[in-house]
Amino acid sequence: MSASVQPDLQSTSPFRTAEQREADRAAKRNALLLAAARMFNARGFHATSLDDVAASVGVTKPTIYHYLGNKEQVLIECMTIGLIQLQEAAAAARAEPGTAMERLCSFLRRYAEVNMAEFGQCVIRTGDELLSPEGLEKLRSLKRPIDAAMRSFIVEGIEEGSIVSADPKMLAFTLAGALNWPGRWYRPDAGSPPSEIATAMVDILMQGFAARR
Amino acid sequence: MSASVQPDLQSTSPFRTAEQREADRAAKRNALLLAAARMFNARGFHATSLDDVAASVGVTKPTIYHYLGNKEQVLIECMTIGLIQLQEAAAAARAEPGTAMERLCSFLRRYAEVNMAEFGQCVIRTGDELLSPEGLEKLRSLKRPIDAAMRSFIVEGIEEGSIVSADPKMLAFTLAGALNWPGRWYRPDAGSPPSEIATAMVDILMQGFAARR
DNA sequence: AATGCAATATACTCATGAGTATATAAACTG
DNA sequence: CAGTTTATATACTCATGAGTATATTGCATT
Repeated sequence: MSASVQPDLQSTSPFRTAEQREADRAAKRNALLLAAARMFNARGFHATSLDDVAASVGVTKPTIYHYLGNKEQVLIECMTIGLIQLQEAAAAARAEPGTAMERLCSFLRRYAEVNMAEFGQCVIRTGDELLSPEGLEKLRSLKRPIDAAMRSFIVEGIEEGSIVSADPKMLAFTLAGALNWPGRWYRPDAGSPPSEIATAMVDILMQGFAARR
Repeated sequence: MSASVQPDLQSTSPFRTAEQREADRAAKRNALLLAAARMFNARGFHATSLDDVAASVGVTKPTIYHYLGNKEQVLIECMTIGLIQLQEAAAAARAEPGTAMERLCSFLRRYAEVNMAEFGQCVIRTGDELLSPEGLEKLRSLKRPIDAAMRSFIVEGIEEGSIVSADPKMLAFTLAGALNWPGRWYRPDAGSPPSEIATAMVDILMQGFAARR
């Protein structure tokens, strides 16, 4: 994209190009966000001080303000990353071949997995109460298309006959609720990996718990 | 229980018996807890000050300390009420006639309803992070029998053939997750009443979303 | 070399809110 | 009535933690 005549430096050179510095900066920013997400998940937003987040990365608080603005911004940024991952999951599922039902399942599995990852957990664990009206509105506008995607898979599936006919809104609430919840209890070390949990839960939701005769 | 020879006073008498005073005290305590639960749900635990809770009932902070101890105690007390309601739901369902599957459904519906009520919402919205180790342990011991009850309905149902054969733990997680989630978004005014939401969700979970052919 | 901007630290300010010491009034007990 | 307990208020203390003012270093651009 850039037409600047930067020679292809040996990667060991101590002189960095503008791109490298840019990347550097992004890497630091991301490291701060990841550290913050982990601590928010572990202790909760209010119980996490920016001093602690900074210290866990080996810097001090003003550095966070330099890269990210205020505390709410940090949280919003973390949640935004999680929500973008969910949007990507929806887009990927939409592009798949097969029935709407298959696309829905595929989306749901990925949805559950994202909710068990650091940034996804932030999304799940952050209640609306914690955000300013502006922040809330920003995040709502990121959540809306995800919910819309889920409902559109459902509506398509009902039309095509692969999904049971039910109120799409209530069905979406139920599925989302079930697959959000692991974001509340999942811990990276213990038990089955997220992909297994996701698969098992989606199977249950698909089949229902009533035995078929 | 008391053998004291209190005459049966006219209820309009300004002189209260020990029982009446006791009841009085309990009523005040409950009013404080309800006010606290509402504010915790509306703003989150950390964002709620005991000054505000007290003011919302027309008293001041020391009164709360008089009736309830410290802030964590207030929260734990609220959650305990919710958890006892869930335990009662389990006991009631266990006593019902019919198949294990029917008892499970009945339990689940009530479970969902409790989660949409004030004290139940407190249970759902309070993450483990917010509690001291001791508080956490106390609540865990109240939660355990509820989870155990759900699993026992499931296991019975599988044995009797009315419930689909699946990992009971994973099935319980999935059902609980789905029915916990309304505690996060339900607002008493808007939309359908809790009983309708509960019924609709349990139906969906029972049948699954895959159309039967 | 001079100037400016990027990155980071130290060392503050300031508000909030949990928890408490103490006073007081009413109600109950003997 | 005297003494004690209960219920409640006023008016503190004190820690924490968000956010900021300011200094420092060093690279970058001319």
